[in-house]
Amino acid sequence: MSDGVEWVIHSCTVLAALPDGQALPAAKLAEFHGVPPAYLAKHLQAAAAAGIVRSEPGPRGGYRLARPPAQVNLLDITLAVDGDGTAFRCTEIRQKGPIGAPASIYRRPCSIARAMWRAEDAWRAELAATTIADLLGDLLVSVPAQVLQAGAEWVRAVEINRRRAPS
Amino acid sequence: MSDGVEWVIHSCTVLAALPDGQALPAAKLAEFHGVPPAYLAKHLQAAAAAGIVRSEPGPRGGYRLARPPAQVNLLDITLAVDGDGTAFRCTEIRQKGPIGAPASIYRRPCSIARAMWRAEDAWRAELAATTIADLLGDLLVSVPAQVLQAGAEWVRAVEINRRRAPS
DNA sequence: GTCCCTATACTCGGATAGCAAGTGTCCGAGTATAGGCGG
DNA sequence: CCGCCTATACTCGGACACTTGCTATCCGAGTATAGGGAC
Repeated sequence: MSDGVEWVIHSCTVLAALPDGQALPAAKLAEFHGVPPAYLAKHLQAAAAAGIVRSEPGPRGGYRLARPPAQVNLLDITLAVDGDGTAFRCTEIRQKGPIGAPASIYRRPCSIARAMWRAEDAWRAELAATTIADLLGDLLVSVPAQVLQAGAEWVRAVEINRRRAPS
Repeated sequence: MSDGVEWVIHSCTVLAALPDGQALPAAKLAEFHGVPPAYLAKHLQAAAAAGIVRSEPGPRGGYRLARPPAQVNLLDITLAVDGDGTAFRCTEIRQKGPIGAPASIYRRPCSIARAMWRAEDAWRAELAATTIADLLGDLLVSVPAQVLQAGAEWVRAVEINRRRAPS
């Protein structure tokens, strides 16, 4: 699994905690998390293409959540960043080899593929059960108040600098 | 996920269907499935190291299941072939950046990692619920009798050739 | 004083190199067998 | 005829290239703003 998944989830959590109407550029999100700016931007583009975040160009622009935090779950983000293909790919080797039978013989996917996909469905269901709102709620009670306040202050400072004249 | 996972699962199913006491070389398993022999051998080695299959050298040697089919599940095979590491790797980015707090502040893994790992646990549980014996049972009712018989005949022919004098 | 225009700086978006892990392959070490030889 | 020995061929096991996809980066297109000038 790509590291970008973790970064985008963290970024979405930060975006959900922003004051209403505020956007945050990819560069600032990268600075906040201590990750490569250009690479995080690439993954945020994927999230934007999937309709998870909304991007706005120009000064005062940046990224913001496209939907309420309770409407964005971890499955959406994971599929957007890592691709929506299944991890297990059935290559239909039952059709190959000396006694391989043509596809017309079989009415259903082979038992192996069905079992693997069933496991992936369980994984997806568990991911879909957790939303950004849930994560934000957990953070508010598990992270020390001092750290939360420092984060809020940092966001405030970013916004103030953005409002300042470019001179 | 590596293609080798699919190959080894198929191979284990074939090994489970073998007459009692018979072993099958990696080259024959590869021929049966129409996959690269040397590469399948590499993955079978991993399965052998994990105690899923047992290898025997020399003529009349080959691979056989190390345990009864009901005692081998898909999770065992997947972890053996693809590695037992988690797909999601938490890089602890909450400790990085301008307001990153040291690890001593936090008493538990971050909510994001916990959610991702919970999903992986669900995936593992579902995989562990399916055994090679289950797959074999499914095959016996879903695969046409003619194909099953052709497969059994092919295995018989391999064994006969192995008993023949090397001349 | 008010409105408009222009220059600016900042933002995202896609196109471009670098690298690591998976993919695929090969040859050498070890062993049970088959045949030949001696008793 | 029986038992032992040797040569053989077959097996796995680990070490060696190659390719695809992920990692990381940069520069160009587009836009809201800020300031200056004209009315």
